[in-house]
Amino acid sequence: MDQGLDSESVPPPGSIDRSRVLDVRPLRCLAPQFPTQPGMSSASTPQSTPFVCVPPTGPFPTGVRPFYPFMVPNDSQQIPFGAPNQPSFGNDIPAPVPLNSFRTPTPQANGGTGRSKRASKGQRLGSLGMDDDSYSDYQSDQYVGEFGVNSADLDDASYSGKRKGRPRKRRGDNGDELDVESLVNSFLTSFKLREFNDYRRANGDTEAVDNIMLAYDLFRRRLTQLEEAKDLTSGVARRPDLKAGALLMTKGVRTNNTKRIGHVPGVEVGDIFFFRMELCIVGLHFPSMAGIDYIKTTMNEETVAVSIVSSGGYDDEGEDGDVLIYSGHGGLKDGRMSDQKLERGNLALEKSLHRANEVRVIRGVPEFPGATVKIYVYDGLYKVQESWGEKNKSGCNVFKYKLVRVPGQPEAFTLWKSIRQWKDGVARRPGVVLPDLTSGAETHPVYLVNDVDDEKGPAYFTYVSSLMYSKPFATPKPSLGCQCMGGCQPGGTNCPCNQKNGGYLLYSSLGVLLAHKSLIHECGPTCACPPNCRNRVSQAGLKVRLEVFKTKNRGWGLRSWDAIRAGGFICEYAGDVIDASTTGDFGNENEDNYIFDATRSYEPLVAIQDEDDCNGSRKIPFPLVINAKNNGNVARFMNHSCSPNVIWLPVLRESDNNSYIHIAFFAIRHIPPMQELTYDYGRRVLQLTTPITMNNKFSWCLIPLGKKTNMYRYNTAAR
DNA sequence: GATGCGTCAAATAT
DNA sequence: CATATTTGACGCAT
Repeated sequence: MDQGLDSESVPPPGSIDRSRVLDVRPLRCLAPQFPTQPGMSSASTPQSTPFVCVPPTGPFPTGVRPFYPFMVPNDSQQIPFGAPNQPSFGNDIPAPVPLNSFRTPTPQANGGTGRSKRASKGQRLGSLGMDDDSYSDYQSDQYVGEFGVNSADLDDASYSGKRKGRPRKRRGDNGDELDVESLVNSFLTSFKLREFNDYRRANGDTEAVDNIMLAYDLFRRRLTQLEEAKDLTSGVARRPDLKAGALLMTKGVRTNNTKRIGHVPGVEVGDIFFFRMELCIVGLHFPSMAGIDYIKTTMNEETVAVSIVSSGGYDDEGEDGDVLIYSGHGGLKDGRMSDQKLERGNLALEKSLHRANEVRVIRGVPEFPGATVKIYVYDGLYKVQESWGEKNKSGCNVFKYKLVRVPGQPEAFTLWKSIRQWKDGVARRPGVVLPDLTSGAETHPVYLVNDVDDEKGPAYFTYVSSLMYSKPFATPKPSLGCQCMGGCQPGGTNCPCNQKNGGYLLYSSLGVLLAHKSLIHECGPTCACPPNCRNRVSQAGLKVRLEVFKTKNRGWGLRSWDAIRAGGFICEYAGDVIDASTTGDFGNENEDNYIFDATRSYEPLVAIQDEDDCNGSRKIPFPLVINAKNNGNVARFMNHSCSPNVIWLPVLRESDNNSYIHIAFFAIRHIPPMQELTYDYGRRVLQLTTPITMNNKFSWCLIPLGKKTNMYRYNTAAR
């Protein structure tokens, strides 16, 4: 397991600075292991792409594209989004233009802007009677910029021109507006979102979609946090979801902003969304409220539907998961029913029936039974097969459309239905080896599942739900706990725990991490607050139903039956705390497989830069090493990924003169059910930018040091 | 025809 | 639970 990577996978000699190459050990095969969703094709997984290891701050060998997913590089080296090293875009990226010049499409001959027209799987045109060229022209040319300016030079007024004529109603203070305005500006700057160029705004890819989603979510959570703190008493129902979306849209932070028929690049079947605004900013479904989105065909001014959201507002239904009976919209006014009219979306769906074009379907499902919160699941492409009119209960005409799912797409909504049945006990989860791996140690049972081979389970270990300390961890700055008898509150500025977290409560009411810090201070034994305090998220046990499952090619892995919101807490890393100073190299490799070493170089994901975070103290060494070989929890099964959906953060729990440090895992994006949970084991490697997939899905990559991986070797089951 | 402005419908999240 | 909320289409005026 220790033969060098150098001989076979390193790019041409001389192209990298060997002195900067870190210790890289190969995985079983040199290709990274990417998690694949069940049923998803893994065809885009790179097979044998060479890797080179580079420090995060460079220098970067030729052909290597550095990319900071919302992370500010340590040095001052500026790497604008899409500028120097982007092979697929070249150097002729059109300059951005203000949003209001996007209003009306101006189809015209392509003047040879030199942009590559990448074929998109979303452009299914035949059924519309347009040929590819005319459609491409329509798509690209309406965004040809008139100004040769960089977006960074545009002041905000240029982007918010639309607002000038009709200033938004806002009750109360103007200071509020200014705060948010400067907040969004600093946010955009530190996240380099001002460089989000026009091409990417019009044509998304996985990276763009991921980034936009992350930006939206972090910004929304930050707004939530600030509003909560500011406005503790009034409790006025604000809408941070709408506000965050509106602000980002105004600033041009969006992608796929051209409506299209078919798939939207960068959005996969099965992807989940928690807010309608999210559908909007990634280009999946534009209207912020309406359920039917449609476009006008250039040929003859007809409209066709491009996407629908089925939210259950009307009584939509379907015979099975691949059929949807969708009600037309309208006919509802001030609580009064009237006949629906064949106009707008209804008309568009009717036309889509005749033209048989693909319609994206987004299913709104309640987060749990009876929940008011809906999760929007992208269920892929459907075609309208039938339409008819019906009288509803009030005796008014309602349009009905029968949509049938285009075959051959990955499972999405049907998977939700299956999971629902497993939970309800209506159906049995196939392949269950053990109904509860934890023997009751957690709040929810954790299934052990193998539907791949005969292996009966991982090597024996004792399930523990937290850390086993032999001695407390001494902090340099001992501090006292809080006195928040009723639990820490968002606006509690006197709360010492809040103060340590930068003045805010770090968790939302749902237990979602609101900002990313290098270190989370949670309440601990010496705090007066109750165990259900909002600032004790990592102590409250599992929030989601997890299962440990046998992967196809890397041992056991971890995934969730529940959807997990970005920022949601998953679990901590439990095990025996071992003394890093005495163990040296942590014993043999067998042990290493379950070692979590927090002392390794670690670059946290930094959201909005707080004062305490930008003073260069981001790299805090954490002298914590955990061995989960003998004692451990679900976290020991989490595999590494180069495009992880989970990160770990150190959590300090206050106690008298000592503090206990724990490792907590949080989702960094919305994670659909049954998608493997993975995090970055902590070694930074940049992948050479050989274009592998059309949407350049894996443009950077991290692979582990070789320690603490549970992916490659398994003893036969001892039970 | 192109542009600008006001009105309207849609359904949600708190 | 009531309701403030946003986007884009549409219609009309210039």
